[in-house]
Amino acid sequence: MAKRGYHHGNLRQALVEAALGLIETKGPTGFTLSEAAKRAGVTPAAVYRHFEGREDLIAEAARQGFVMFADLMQHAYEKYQPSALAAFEATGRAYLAFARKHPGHYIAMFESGISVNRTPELAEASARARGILERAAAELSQHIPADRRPPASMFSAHVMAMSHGVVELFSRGDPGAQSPYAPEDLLESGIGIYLRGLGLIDPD
Amino acid sequence: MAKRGYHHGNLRQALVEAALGLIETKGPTGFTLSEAAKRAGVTPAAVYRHFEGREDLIAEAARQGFVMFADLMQHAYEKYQPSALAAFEATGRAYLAFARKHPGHYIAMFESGISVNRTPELAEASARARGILERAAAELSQHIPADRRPPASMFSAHVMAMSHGVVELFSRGDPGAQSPYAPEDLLESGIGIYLRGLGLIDPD
DNA sequence: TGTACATCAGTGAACGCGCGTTCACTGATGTAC
DNA sequence: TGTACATCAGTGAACGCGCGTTCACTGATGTAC
Repeated sequence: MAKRGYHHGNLRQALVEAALGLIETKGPTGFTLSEAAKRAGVTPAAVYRHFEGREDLIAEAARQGFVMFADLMQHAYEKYQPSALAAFEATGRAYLAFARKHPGHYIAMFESGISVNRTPELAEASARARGILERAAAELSQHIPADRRPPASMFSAHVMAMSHGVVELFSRGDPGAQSPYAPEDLLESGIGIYLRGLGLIDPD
Repeated sequence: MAKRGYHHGNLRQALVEAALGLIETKGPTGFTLSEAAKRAGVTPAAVYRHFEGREDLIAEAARQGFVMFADLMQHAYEKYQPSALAAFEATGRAYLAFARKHPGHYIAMFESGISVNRTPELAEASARARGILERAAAELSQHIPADRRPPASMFSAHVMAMSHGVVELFSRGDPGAQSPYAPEDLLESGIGIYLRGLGLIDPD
């Protein structure tokens, strides 16, 4: 995988990683194709051998993010089966862990402004990630009496919203805008209260 | 307020409004000082009579946003007093209404990447907005038995997170990433379930 | 009311910059014989 | 094993562009007398 002289070896992936590094440190705006190329030790023009242009490069970074994201949530979900509740909570924790561990990917996915429908591959990866959360929610909602059970997609939308909100408002750089709580605690307690509201956790 | 020949009359505010329009239609990245100037019918250099530069202009747009935001929430809050519950819920609805009605301001406030501590005025406006939500939360939390009462700031952080998440994920352009629910319904039901989890609403 | 003058909000030209993208090219790689 | 050759990943120069910012200036406004 090392560069071997004139030909790079794996420039495509090197460019994606350079882009992720830039996005992570400088925000979605700070990323430029030219600087990503420079970081990969290559002329800007070389990028066009592997991507259609700047946007296409970001889209690939986002796609890889969604793939990892889905894998991570899936893994967390399976690990805590067959307890629907434990599996669901693990999936939620995996969400935040991903955002924390892979901020470049997370930003490319949710803050770069690229549409999830930009390419079929990106759309598919994103749909898969969403599907996993929705499945976990659907399974868990079986434990709610049918007459007061909200649709699983609404259920999972609530959880996604709170997770994303915690990431954006409390897990990001901007100091001073922070709360005194660790994002993990904030999310865990928030989801806990929410699940209690659904009657899925005892009011201890 | 109309432009009267050589001198503009109220260029400062015209620039803020031009900036907001640009941010709204083109996203935080799409905004440029030069185009805002052009929209206001003025040379880019004229901007420097009123702002230190590009960032300073965005900061002022954000500041005005926080002021409106705080006013709106305060008004909603007062209107539904003395019922702590109704006042709190109204405040939450005001959050979403603001994001919907003033997307340019919202983006300048939360997505433009400027730090809330960039200027004292901005920090103050932001703190005031946050304070109102926190006060509503504190008041409402009086109705929770002391031994299971979460800190009011955690409480309000949860609500802010869910509100912001709903705005970002479900109330924005990107079609295909949308859920089948109206953002308003999503937020209202989500907060409802959350409040039930706190024992503030009867499990009807 | 009329005039002289200070103020200062705007102009317009210029700057250096880095951007994304294109193009004809070059030279390393790997394959066919 | 050695040579001829096709492939194609990279180069490097060039482009036009719009950006944010600066500067000396100009001319409209409003005030003092």
